[in-house]
Amino acid sequence: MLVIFLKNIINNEIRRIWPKIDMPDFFVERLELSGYGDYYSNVAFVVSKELGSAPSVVALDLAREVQRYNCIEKIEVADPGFFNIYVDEEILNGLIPVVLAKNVEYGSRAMKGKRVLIEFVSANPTGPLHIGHARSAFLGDVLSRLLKKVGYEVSKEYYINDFGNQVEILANSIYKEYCALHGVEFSVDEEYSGGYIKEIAKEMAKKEGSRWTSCEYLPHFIEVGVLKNLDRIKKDLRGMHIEFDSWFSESELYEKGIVEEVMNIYRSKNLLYEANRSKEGGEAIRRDGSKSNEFSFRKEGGLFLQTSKYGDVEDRVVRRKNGTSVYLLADIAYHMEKFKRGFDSILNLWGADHAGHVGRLRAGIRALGLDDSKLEFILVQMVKLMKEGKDIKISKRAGSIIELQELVREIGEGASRILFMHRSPNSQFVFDIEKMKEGSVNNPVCYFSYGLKRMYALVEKSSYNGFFFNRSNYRLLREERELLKKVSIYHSVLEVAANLKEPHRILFYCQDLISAFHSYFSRYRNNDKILSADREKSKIRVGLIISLKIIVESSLQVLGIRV
RNA sequence: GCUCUCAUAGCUCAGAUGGAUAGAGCAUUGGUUUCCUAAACCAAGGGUCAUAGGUUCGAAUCCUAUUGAGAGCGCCA
Repeated sequence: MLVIFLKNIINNEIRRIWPKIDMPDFFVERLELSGYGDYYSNVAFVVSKELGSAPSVVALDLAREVQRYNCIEKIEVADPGFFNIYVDEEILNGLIPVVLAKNVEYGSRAMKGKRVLIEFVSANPTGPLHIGHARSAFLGDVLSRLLKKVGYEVSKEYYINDFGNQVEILANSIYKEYCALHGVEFSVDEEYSGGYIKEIAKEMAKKEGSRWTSCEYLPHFIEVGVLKNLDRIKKDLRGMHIEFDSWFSESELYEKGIVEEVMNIYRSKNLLYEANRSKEGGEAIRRDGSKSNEFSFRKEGGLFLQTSKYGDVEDRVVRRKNGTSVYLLADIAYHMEKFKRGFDSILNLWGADHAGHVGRLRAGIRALGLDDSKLEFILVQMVKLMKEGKDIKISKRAGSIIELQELVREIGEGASRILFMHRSPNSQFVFDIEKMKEGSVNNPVCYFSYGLKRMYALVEKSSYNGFFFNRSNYRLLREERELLKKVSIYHSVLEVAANLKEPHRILFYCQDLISAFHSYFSRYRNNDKILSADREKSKIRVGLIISLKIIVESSLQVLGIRV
């Protein structure tokens, strides 16, 4: 807020002094205790490029004018053109009543009238959520909260892959166990193993007897298997306070004819051709272990879409020779459906292992004549699991998964959120299970809640009556100035985090704020008490502490952390 | 072979838009509590920002090359 205010002042003066230049894109940011002032701007560097004169000259010219504002104590210009702003104390004090008035709504922006669809998790309904899904789950949830906070209308969606090979493997895996329970042998090529498969089989055997051992079982087992896993996923998510607005089923895309609609559009645009191999693909060099080599026997030719015309590296098959559709086609249909619903922005949180899929989906969307700039992908890097220094592989087939719910139960939801929100989405993540357990002893949530507890204690002890006035002769302490400066950048922190889709910035900010408070508290608790008989002093200080409390609570709300 | 992501303290990680002395937590060492209670604070040590060039007033950040790590290069979803 204050930062924006300062920016506006500088903007005004630039327009007055150099009316002819284009409004430059500069920033104002808070400075740590450094002897260089309260805020710093790069404005002189940017403007000097525009004017062709030296930054220090520009800075001095600008400083002379900006200095005249009451809220500016002084401007210092340092070589080669740093523009250092010292603000008047009144302006910092003035933040307190604003924060108090807005309470936890502080930092929220008015609705922008923009609708965002965010799709995340979307784990296949072939097993429970595991640690590999955690990052996408928490990131998506927090991002939704953040986008809402800064004024977007947000819809959260989960895409259910309830069609095709994977769910057939699921059904067969359950069926195998089901048959075994009735003493019938049934063998499968690929299967999922794990307790949950046996449980579903057991339940079906109990409820439905042996009637499926000798008839067409597949559709029924797919249906039940998907349903059971989905129930479980929904329950786990709810347990972590992650709620979705909609659940979109892949098989409905077929049932409702949306896939066919896409095919018709392509057909009418003459973008399809029958072939054994992609025209552009040629003989791509693949590494030996490439799955493309491994599965080359499955390439039998079919109907290709000319995605290479729309930015993809090669054309892609969309319908196999046997007439069945490929996953990509359904995904294009799904995204066309998203576009139809009229969102201004369509966000997809995908695992980095789907990175290769982005280009062809984009191409497919462009081929439909849709504006793919509305489509944004956030690729979440994989989590590398370690235990006692050794790698662990997550595999549903081998049944070696660590359930997400297990983690949350073990260390708590708040700590889990912090764990996954404590790094930027595109950093690789080494997750050591032993260390995680150590971490639970030293739980960062405690740091937050203890900070809040101290704030509450102070407020309760004071005779704060909900009434605040900022006229006062009290001079802020250095620490109090710094705290208020931190308060002043809350809006920018939210804005940057939202723009870059990097909510971890809020966590770091919040942690920094609390740490500064703890430091302040410890320093003055014994001598020169924070609360004293000096009513004016106490009043300002209580106001400051309530402001901090509000910002911490607001940040935690965005992060979905309950303390 | 090609594409994407990444490499910062002993460990786990922050450092958007190039800015002043590169930060935090954990770990290590030492210190601090007559309740606004220490789940905290203070202090110290710890760095060739992977390497080598380049761009410029100025680079952890941008460009090029090299090395190393992860992911992808399926008519699986």
